[in-house]
Amino acid sequence: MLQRERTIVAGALRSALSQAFGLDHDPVVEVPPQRRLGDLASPCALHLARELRQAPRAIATRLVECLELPEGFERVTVEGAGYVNFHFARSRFAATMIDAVPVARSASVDSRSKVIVEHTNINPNKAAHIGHLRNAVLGDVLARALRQLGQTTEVQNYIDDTGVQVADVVVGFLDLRGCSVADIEALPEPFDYVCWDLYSEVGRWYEADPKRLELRRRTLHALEAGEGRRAEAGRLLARRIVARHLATMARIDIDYDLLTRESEILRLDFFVAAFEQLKETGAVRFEESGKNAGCWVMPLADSEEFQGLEDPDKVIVRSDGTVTYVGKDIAYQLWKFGLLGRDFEYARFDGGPLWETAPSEPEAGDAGDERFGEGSRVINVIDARQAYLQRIVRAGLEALGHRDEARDSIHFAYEMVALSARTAERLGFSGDARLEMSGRKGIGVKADDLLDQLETKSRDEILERRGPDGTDRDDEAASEDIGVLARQIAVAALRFFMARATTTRVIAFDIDDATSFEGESGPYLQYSIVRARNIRRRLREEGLAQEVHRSRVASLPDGVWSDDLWDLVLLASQCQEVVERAAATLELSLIARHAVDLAQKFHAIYHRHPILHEQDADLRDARLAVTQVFERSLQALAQILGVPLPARM
RNA sequence: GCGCCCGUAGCUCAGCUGGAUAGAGCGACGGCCUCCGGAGCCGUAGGUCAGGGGUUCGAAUCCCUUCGGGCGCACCA
Repeated sequence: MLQRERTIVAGALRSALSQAFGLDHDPVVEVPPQRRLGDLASPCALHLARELRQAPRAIATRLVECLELPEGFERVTVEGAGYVNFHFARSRFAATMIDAVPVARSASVDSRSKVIVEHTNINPNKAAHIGHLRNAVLGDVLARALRQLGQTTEVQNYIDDTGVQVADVVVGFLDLRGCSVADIEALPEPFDYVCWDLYSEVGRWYEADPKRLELRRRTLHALEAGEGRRAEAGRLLARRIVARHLATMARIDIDYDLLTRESEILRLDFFVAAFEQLKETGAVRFEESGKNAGCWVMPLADSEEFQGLEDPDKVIVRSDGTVTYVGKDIAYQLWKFGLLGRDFEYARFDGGPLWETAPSEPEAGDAGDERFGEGSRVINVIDARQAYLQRIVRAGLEALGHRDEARDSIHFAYEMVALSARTAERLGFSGDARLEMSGRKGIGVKADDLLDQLETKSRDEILERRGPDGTDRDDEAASEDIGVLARQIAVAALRFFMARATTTRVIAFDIDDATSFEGESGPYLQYSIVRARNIRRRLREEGLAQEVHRSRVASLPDGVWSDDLWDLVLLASQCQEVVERAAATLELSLIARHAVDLAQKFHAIYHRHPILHEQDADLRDARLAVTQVFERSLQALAQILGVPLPARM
């Protein structure tokens, strides 16, 4: 909403600048820190003071004289050091907010293009931990934001089912424990927890006798070839673990459009196609000698961003003929853009709505009209430690002459999640400093454990508020399923915790902090909405109108909008630009922060300005209007954040 | 050695393309439920924005530098 007004103000200022000083200047328009100062402001007089050799306030005053007050504004003032501040005609602007869609299709979105978001990508060999949750929440919130902005978006979850990590657990089952494939199949849930322990056990087993690493190598080959008992065990393992990961993510309302499997990339020779292209364009060369003798390498020395590397060449094909991860990833990235000239075959995963890449089977059903890949922009949500590899993938596209696609290959990098000293110590790990999680060492907090803990705590809090028998003040609330509500609160707490952190910062995961339901938290957002809804319910019960109409708001005297009420209206009008900026800069914490700002303002207003007991009809309707605007705005942001909003708490 | 990220209140962190008095949450202390639900609100205390230079009318923000901390720089993913 506010973007339009910003443009209008900028236009008015520009023509005033032209008229008063004969300048062609593009003025900055911002929101002043306090509402009494105004609603939109420009520091352009400060910027131009040097050029015009005049005092900023004098410039500002002159500007205001020449300024034609734009429609919808009540006055313009000069404030502070020389700011030109615009004040809305409040009732009029508030009325436009009543029916406004808080976050609508963005003008900058091309409806024909598709963005591919890849996230989660957990190695299918053990349970998901909280680090994976950060990845999945960021990816999911990004996808939701893009879709809210009208962008066609496809979410892919890459399954590395032929890598070392899977191989290690296969070795654990077959060699360390002497299991058969049938034994693995018969293991009870939680299968991913079993593998969690086994994986770290295998690590120690290798260390005890390094000759055992030969088993890993042999298993890796079997996985890549897709044949034999080891491959069969690997397929079963990956399939069971993926099912568990999907179940974990479903608990926090995260889903996908497509699972892409590395085994299919190998089976369909995607790399062979990519390799042909790389050789043709000279992007890779064969090393006859040196430390990389016998390998195909991609030279990076010419590229600006790879200066200063010890070894300016990246191995793509090893001397034994196998392909490195980067090689496979370049092929996969080409496919995402529709540049490979090959496609997967598709089937439903476990007969559900989710698609996976798979050998087509007669009964499995093919994708029909479903078309995957062929994105115009690809956003890979991968932690910051892999920045180097992501840059090489991009350089690969560049070397193949796909400049646009290289530019549109975006690495959404975020920092890792470590354990806080306090939490690490409580879990029995040595914790003198922040502790990095490690699947190999078995250090970490499992995602499902954290979710269980959050749900238990939610349930306790609900029961505490409702009394020991779980009944509320009335029958409707008593019949509510406390389990459902507890889950909603847990989801809100977790998702908000992950979404509010700036991506460039390492999260020091603290269990107390993460399970807090007070202050800046998901439940705090939920509670604010519950309060807004309660007001309207109470109005209904009292036989009063629970909504105020736009035309009524427009006719209110401007004096009813005290600065604190007005602040919330103005904040609500910024939802669209906040979400657009978040999506453009991949700084999704902006959305979470904005949601908290809104909720904080509303909670404060709630205590200061009663609605039900207000006798003055104008005041009551203004407050009701603010409540409506708040509700709509926070609902829109909560939808993007994936924070569910319960009817009661 | 080269590159990226971080250093703001006791703790965890915001601070938008340089701008108005550096803000939240947690913790501490003190208040507020005969009044729309206290998962809330109001107030108090707490800051050499790591240090030092520079650019500017103006720097937490931009540049240089020093010091701390984290992460990368594989024929592993």
